[in-house]
Amino acid sequence: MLTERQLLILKVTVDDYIQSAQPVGSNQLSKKPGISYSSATIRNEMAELERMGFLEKTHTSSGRIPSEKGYRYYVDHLLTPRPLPQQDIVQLRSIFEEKLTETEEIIKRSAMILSELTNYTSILLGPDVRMHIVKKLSIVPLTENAAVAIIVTDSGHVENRVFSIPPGLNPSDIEKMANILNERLVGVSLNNLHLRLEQETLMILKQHVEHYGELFHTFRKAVLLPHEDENVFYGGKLNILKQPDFHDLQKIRNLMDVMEEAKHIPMILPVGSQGLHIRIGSENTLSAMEDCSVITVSYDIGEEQTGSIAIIGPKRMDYKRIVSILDLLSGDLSKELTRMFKGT
Amino acid sequence: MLTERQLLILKVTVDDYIQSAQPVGSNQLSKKPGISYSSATIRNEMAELERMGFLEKTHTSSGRIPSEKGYRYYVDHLLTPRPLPQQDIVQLRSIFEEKLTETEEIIKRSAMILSELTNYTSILLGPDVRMHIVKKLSIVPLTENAAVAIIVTDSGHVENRVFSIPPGLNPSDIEKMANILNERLVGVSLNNLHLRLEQETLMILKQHVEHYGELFHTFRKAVLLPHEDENVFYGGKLNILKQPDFHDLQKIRNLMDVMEEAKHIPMILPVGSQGLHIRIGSENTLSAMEDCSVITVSYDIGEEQTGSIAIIGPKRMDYKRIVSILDLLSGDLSKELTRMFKGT
DNA sequence: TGTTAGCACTCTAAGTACCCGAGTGCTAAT
DNA sequence: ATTAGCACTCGGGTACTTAGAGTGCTAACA
Repeated sequence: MLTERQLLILKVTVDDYIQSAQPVGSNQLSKKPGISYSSATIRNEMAELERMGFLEKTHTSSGRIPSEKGYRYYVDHLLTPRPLPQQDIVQLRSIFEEKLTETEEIIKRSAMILSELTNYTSILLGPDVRMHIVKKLSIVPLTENAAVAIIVTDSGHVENRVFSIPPGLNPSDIEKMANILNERLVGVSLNNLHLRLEQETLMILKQHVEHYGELFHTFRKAVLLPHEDENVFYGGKLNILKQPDFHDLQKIRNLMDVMEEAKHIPMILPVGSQGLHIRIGSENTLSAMEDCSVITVSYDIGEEQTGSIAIIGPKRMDYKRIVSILDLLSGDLSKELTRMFKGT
Repeated sequence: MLTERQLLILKVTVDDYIQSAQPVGSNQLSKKPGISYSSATIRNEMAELERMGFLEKTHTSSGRIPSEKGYRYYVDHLLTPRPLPQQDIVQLRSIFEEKLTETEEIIKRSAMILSELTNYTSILLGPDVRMHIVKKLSIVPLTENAAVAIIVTDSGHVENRVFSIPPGLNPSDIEKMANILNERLVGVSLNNLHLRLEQETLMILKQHVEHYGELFHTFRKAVLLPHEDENVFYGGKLNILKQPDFHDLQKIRNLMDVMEEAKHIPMILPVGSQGLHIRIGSENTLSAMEDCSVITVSYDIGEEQTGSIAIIGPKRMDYKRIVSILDLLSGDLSKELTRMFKGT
């Protein structure tokens, strides 16, 4: 159990280190406003805090820096979110100023503003496209042997894919197929599309369309594989280079690599979870991120769909500020996107 | 005028420096196969080459490195492109192995392979969308007051934009509008779209559609502003971090910043020009790139459309290799994309 | 008994001195 | 014209010193 004084010292130490990036010494601390103990007392307490694992030294006679456990305790118990300065609020709200008509545009813009505001890297995940519902489906022939399939969803998202047409196919067959697909697939979520395709739709096609076999096959292939990375938006990818915490080029490379690699995204942004989460250093599953902290938060669109936001910075991240910013933004985004989506 | 021996020494010096990234000394050079002069002779020649501005020293008693003028001369007169190793050819050709159906996919893949092959950063510009010709145009209503406009071009490219509908509009009006737009705009290039829209199409709309005013306005706005950065593809953005030439974090940041900023793209990739170009160091207009060399090449799709490829590396770039690679790729890309586009 | 002043000790960072080796320019011999 | 030889230069590594900030511990103090 920590005493009041220890709590105070831990908090001030972490705050100071977050701000200065320099190990904090007892002398330095004792001079801070709000601290009325001598450096000797603080030395004793810091030694104790180190014994308990909350602080660390970079070398035997250096000042202290927070350990991961220290950050964790700070984040869990000592974080008093202060209200955001008006200027930050204005900047955040500017996302919605120019009336953007597309979810994607708004998310892109959010990523940008977030990175500007925080000086860290932001990753935003749009709502899961697979939950979207087919509004319209069309097939536009391009040449003798290629056509483009277009799927419009209720959110205004448009998926399109070029696929090849078996040679010598009757153009009217394509039209017939498009009609049947529309009849059968409008109202279905992208998620369930392939199921529906294979079940009822195939049967009906068989009855009405010649050469349905090959046509169906290439179409199905085209529609099924999703553009998976299309839904991830970055802001301030280069902000890592601004952080004094990162100087090792090798590590920076690894980190940036990991962040861009689509396959790692689920590790960074836990897709299912609600609310705000903080992962500190080695709490991150990816070893390239062991020197980073990640704050994630989810937002809602309508009742069912959710997206998520992540801010990636050094462990010595300004947790207070970022939490406030993300709280505000996730609320605003939810409100705005839901409104847009519902079409009011 | 340079003597034979000076040419030889310049060439070997540049080659060696490109390979080793270390200043080249006279002793070192004299031991190279193909060099039969003593180090003293070479010293004299190098001093002469320095006086003429082809070589530089990093400090008074160091070996020589090529100056920009040196690289320029090397590139203009001493570049003997050697045939690519079989392995590289195989890797390049692998771009077309899996039958991708979309131009965009092929270009993306090219960017990736290029960066892997060269260890530099690649930027590929797709064919100018504005030259594409409208194949089909549709409007899909989403809610009471929003619809998505979709334009399919002859190349299979799909542009889509959500736009708002004035409240209380008759849905049949939208359909009418879509029909009229289709009648009038199919066959027009995206380039000329706004002209056509404003000239004839507006008149006809006026005659047939109620509330054409607001509807037309928002639609026009939506269709006109292009997604400009949509057509640029990167490979190996992080490869800069691999180059020993770049260690200054500040410079790296500047450079990466410039490369990603869409507005700088025209400065890097000269859109109009045909064939292969090399820009060395300060020959680049952007000051952030004064330590880089850029090799660009254009490729063709059909008879009219062109795209371009850029490889960005240190001035100490492996010009020989890159030129060979780009020569091969631009040819292949032209062939393949033209084939696809013509639909054979 | 909790707090603090004092002190010896430790370690980093910065500065200085030093040498080694690779390289140069120049001169004189071939 | 070429080259061997030599004095000189300079960067980079190693070793040593010093200043300053910080620590732990002990003993005095309220």
